[in-house]
Amino acid sequence: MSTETAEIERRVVRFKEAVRAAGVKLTHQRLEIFREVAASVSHPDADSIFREVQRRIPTVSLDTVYRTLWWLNDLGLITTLGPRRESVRFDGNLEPHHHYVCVQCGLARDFESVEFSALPVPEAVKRFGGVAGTHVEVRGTCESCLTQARKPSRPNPPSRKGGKGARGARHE
Amino acid sequence: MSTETAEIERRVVRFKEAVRAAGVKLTHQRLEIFREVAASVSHPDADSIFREVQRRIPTVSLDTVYRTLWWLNDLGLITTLGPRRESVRFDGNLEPHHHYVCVQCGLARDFESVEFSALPVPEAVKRFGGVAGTHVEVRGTCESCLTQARKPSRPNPPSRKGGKGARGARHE
DNA sequence: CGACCCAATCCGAACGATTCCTATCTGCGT
DNA sequence: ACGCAGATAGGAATCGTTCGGATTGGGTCG
Repeated sequence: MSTETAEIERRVVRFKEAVRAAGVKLTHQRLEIFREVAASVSHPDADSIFREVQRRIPTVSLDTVYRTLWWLNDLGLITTLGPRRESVRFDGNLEPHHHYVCVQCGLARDFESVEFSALPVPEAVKRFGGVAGTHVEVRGTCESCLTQARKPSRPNPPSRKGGKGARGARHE
Repeated sequence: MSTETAEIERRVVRFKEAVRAAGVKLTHQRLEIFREVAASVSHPDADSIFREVQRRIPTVSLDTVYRTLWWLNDLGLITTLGPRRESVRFDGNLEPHHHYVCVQCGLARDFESVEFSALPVPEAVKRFGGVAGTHVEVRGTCESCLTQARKPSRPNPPSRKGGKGARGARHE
């Protein structure tokens, strides 16, 4: 299943403009990778995109797909479903509740809200299948990260993985 | 930061009852692992739990932590933050929208809802930090999986990883 | 109370997803 | 057309997670 052609082209145009505006190179692989995401309605993972793009550019590397996807994400041209992957996290709170998640460091906190929990699911959604529950995720930047961002030089280590030193504060 | 002692004990009691009711073994490591999750408010990952439990049971293996966490999850005594992890998935739709996600196969679909998008964030949440946006995830079992579950013998392959054969339908 | 059985544990190896390293290539400004 | 900063390919390395096999220990029955 895919997005309508007109919408795809609209997205591609916006993409080209953004690339030009950002003053970065427009390569064949970047365009094809973007087109693949823009055309899909299924929220594919990197490997699915890789295999599709590979049909048109047999030599693309999986690494390029990953690099390009995150690059597109940073440019604000696509987003991810859920946060940047880290490890699975567990929750001992069985009461109905929702989450606040810091997009910088990954901190997560519960909160309750009768309004949120009582949300009526739109009719259109029921056509997709059965509904078991609704979960609201509020995204933002936590106090700690905001403070960090203000005072020293750099914004804050995005709690990703790699960095050799800077083992600092994992999401507490 | 941790949950109040009274609440923790309440959870531990419920845990022990559930274990007895399920007729499975109650081991030292299972209790400690559960206690760790129940006591934490930070939604820790498996490794954090492992390191904490290790301070009390030096020989626990990471494997046991994982096995026990999923077991607790299956028993309904804890939950996970977000769905069972697979790979990161990308989204080319930049309009404000929400998601329907099938808990069986991982299928994901967009939907729009002015009500959902206009949700006022509770005051209490703002104390955690800045708010960038609100995203609603409706979970359920999609039509396809419901159909599968009805007709043949088995329910449906949970699209996890392992299985050698059954390469069947990835989330389309 | 002790033996037994099967499930649970341990631990190292295997795996899948993602990222890193680096030699090579290419878009694009001049 | 030329050159170079930045991009790519591809294989090796990493990280989180799971598997396989041997061992241990709950819980039950005698």
